[in-house]
Amino acid sequence: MSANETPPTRTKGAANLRARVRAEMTEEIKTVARQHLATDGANLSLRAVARDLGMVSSAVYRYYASRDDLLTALIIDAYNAIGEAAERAAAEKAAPLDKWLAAGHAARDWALANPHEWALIYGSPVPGYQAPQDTVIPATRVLLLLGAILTEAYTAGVLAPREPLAGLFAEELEPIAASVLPDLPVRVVADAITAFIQMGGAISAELFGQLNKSIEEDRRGFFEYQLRTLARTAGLEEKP
Amino acid sequence: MSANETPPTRTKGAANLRARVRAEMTEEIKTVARQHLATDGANLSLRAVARDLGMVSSAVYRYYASRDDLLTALIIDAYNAIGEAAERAAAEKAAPLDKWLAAGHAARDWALANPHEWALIYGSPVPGYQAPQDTVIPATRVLLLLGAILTEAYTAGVLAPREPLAGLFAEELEPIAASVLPDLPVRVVADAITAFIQMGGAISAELFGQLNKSIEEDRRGFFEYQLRTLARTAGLEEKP
DNA sequence: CCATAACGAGAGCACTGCTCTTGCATCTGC
DNA sequence: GCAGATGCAAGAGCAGTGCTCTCGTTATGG
Repeated sequence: MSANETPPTRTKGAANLRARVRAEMTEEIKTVARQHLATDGANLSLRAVARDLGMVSSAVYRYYASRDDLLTALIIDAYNAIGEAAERAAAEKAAPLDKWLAAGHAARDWALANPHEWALIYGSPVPGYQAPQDTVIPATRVLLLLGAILTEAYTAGVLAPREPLAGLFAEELEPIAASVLPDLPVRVVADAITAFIQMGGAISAELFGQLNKSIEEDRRGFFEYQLRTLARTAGLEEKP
Repeated sequence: MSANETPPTRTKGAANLRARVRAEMTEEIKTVARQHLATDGANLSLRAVARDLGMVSSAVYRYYASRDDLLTALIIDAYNAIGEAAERAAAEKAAPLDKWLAAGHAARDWALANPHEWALIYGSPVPGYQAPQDTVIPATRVLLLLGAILTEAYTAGVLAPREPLAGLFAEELEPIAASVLPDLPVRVVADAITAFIQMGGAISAELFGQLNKSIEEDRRGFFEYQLRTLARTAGLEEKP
C-alpha cells in the first residue's frame, strides 16, 4: 500500500550489487533448469538443479516460489525465443510467401534445437500446472506473425480471393478480424489460426516421433511441402 | 469337483480360475489407473492406484513389472480405442468424403471424452519412457484408415487428379505407396500422412488450450472446416 | 551504527517408484 | 492325500521428490 519500497533507480554501487547478484542467480537457475529439461522433461527436479548449482534445495525457493513458478519462467522464455526466431527470419524476406516459409522453417529449426522446450509449450500440459496470465501474450507471437503476413498480403492486394466462411465459428472470429483491421475478411483470421495450429501439429508430429518409419531423411522437405500447402490454402500463391 | 486325470498341459476348472482372477485384477488395475490419469496425467502414482484398490503398492508389481509397463498397457488400449472409434464411424458411411468426416469427428469426439489418454498417445512423450514395439501397430490404425479412404477413392476414380510430388521425401514414400497398392501415387500417401498429422494437430490444439480466447463455442464447426480443407487438399471433392 | 531484510544451510514431513524378504493361501505332482 | 512348488500380498526399506520451517550469517539502508 505504501510507496516505501526502494526504487531501483536511485540506489547505486553496493546497493544494486545484491540486486544484480540476485538477478544473475535467478538467470543461472533458469539456465541450469533448461539443461535439466533436456533429460527430465517437464518433471524436472528442483533438488537436482540446486545440486548442480552447489546449493541446497531450499535456497532455490528464495528465487522461485515453487517449481511451477520456475516452469512458468521457462515457458515464457521459450515462447519469446521461438517467437523472436520466427519474426527475425520473416523480417529478412520481402515477399509474403517467402516470409511465410522463413517463419515456418525458423519455428521448426528452433523446435529441433530445443525439443524439450517445444514440448513444454506445445506438448501436453503439465498435470498440476495452470498457466498464469503472463504467458498468454508471449504465446501468441507466432500466431500474430502469421496473421500479420496474411494481412499484409491482403492489404497489398496479393492475397488470392478466398471463398467466404460459413458457420458459427466464423461469427466468433468476426470481432478478432475487426480488431486487426476494419473489413478484414474472417477467412484471413481463420486461415492464420489454421496454419498456426497445423504448423505446430507438423512440428510436434516430427518431434514426438509420429512419422517414424515413413520419412526419415527429408523431413525438412516434407515440412516445406506442408508449409506451401498451408500457404496455398490461405491464399498465398507462388510467384509466377 | 472331479479333477480326475488332469493332463499337465491343459488343466481347467480351478486351474484357470486363478488365471481368470489374475486377468480380472490386471484389468482392474488398468481401469483405476485410467481414472487416475485424469487427475495426475502421465505421472500417475502407482501407490495411489494401489491404495484405491485396497492393496499395497508392491502388490501391483505382481501384475505390471513397472510403472512404464502399466503406461504401455494404457497407451495400447488408447490407440486401439481411438482407432476403433474412427473405423466404426467411417464404416457407417458410403461416400469417401463422408467416411473422412466421420472418422475425423469420431477421433475428435473420442479425444474430447478422453483428453488425458489423448495426451498420453499424441502429446509430448513421457520423459524417461521409451515406447516398446507393441505400440507401433495400434498407433497406425487411424493413419491407415485415412490412407484406406483415399486409396479407395483413388481406385474408384473419384479422387481428383493431383499434381505429382517433387522432393526427396517423395522418394522415401515411394516404397510405402508401392506396398499399399502398385502404381499408387505417392501423393496419396503424402496426403494421408499430412492429413493424419494435421488432424491430430487440430485436436491437440483444441485440447491443450491453444485456441482459447478465439473460438469458444463452435469448435466442432471449426474442426470440420479444417477437415474439409484437408480433404480438398487430398483430392476428396464435395459431391455436387 | 545497528535494526532489518535477504540469504544459505539443514532438518523434517509426506510423498514417490521400486526391491527384497516374509508369511500365507492355493495349487499340483507324486 | 499330502508335501512341495508356486502365486500372491504385505511390510520394511532405499533413494529420491516438492516444500516448509527454523536457524545463524551477512549485506543493506535509514
